[in-house]
Amino acid sequence: MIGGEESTTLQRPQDQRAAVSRDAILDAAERILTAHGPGRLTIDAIAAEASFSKGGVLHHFKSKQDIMIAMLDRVLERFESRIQELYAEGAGKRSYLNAHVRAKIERARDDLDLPRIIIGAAATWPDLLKPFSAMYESSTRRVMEEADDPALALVIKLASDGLMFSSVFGLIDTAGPVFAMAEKQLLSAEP
Amino acid sequence: MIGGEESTTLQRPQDQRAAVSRDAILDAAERILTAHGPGRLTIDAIAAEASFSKGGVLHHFKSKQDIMIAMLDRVLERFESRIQELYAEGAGKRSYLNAHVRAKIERARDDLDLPRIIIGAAATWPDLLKPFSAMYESSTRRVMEEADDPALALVIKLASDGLMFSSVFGLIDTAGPVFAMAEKQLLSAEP
DNA sequence: GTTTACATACCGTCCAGACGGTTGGAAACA
DNA sequence: TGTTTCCAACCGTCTGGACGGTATGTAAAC
Repeated sequence: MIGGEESTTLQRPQDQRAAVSRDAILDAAERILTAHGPGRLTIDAIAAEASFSKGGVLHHFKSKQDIMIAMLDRVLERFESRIQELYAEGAGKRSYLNAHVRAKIERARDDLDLPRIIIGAAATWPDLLKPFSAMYESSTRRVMEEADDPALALVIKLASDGLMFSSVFGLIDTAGPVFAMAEKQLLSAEP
Repeated sequence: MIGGEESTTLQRPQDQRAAVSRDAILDAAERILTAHGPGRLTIDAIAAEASFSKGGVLHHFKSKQDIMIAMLDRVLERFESRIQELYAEGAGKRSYLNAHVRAKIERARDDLDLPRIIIGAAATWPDLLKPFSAMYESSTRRVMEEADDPALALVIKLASDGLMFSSVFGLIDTAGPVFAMAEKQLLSAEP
């Protein structure tokens, strides 16, 4: 996690209500970010999108940067749990690398939220990504450790990153043949 | 090229002077962008960095978007000519893919200008990247056409993209062993 | 004398964050 | 159970500063 305090088994009803509000605000921020980019992600816009007042938003998050941190946190958690889901789904037959690549391709084609938020964060406060790199490194390590051919596994993982970023930047057509070929190749590889 | 008018063999001395000034301004903008990110790339900052007044900057570029376009133009040109250089250097023995990957690794390790400017543009005006995708597509096509194994060539190219972007976002240590392994693997591949 | 390459001054807008409210409901108490 | 207390969860406004862009001036070059 990036933000410090949080989630010590919330029981009180007001805590639950606050959690719902926080989530609604983050949802709104995510919608704005993916639809219009970081340039139009303002507190006012988030408040309007979430049907809150600006004061309400700033009650739950003490600054805009705080919102970004929470977004990063949430999106990372979602991504990792999706990998776990796909990994479990494979029932021992699917490698962690494969689950990872699969999740990343999903992101590239359907859910650009993760990379978009990463880019938004990087564009505004590059430092926000520093803690993120730990997760990147550990997943890279795991992918390489589990493979018979670590170097090839690394290449596959890097290629999935490339595919994802190319998608976010609109450099590759996610519905085209090149994307399909890349997908097939990356998913069939078992190094 | 992205920006329309330009470079019809400049002869007049004032044109030359203007070209020098334009370059100085773009240099300054690049420095700010790579050092502090798009969030702090303002016309005032560019002017200060280039030792110009704001009016002076806006005399050469009619808007901030104009500056971004010119930056993209210049950086792309640099990147492509570097590929050509490496390709020629290989003297028929080196594939276009290899030259491409080599140039991209250089960018990832030493010159983060290209990807940083791409990200800056994407963060501010995503549309700026649309023309850029044409170049991406054509290089991808060429890489695949020249290879015996197009799918593998595609993976290699994507991996070089992944390596580059991971570097910009600070996700991977460009001086570490993982980067070195990726580099070795990508450069030795001849699909 | 006209164009070019700047500088200076200024305007309007946008936006982050501060601040002073108000209200509903949980909890402590009777 | 009813009453009181009190605080979290909001709302609406304001401000100071940053920022993009314009308008005007000026000196030199041509």
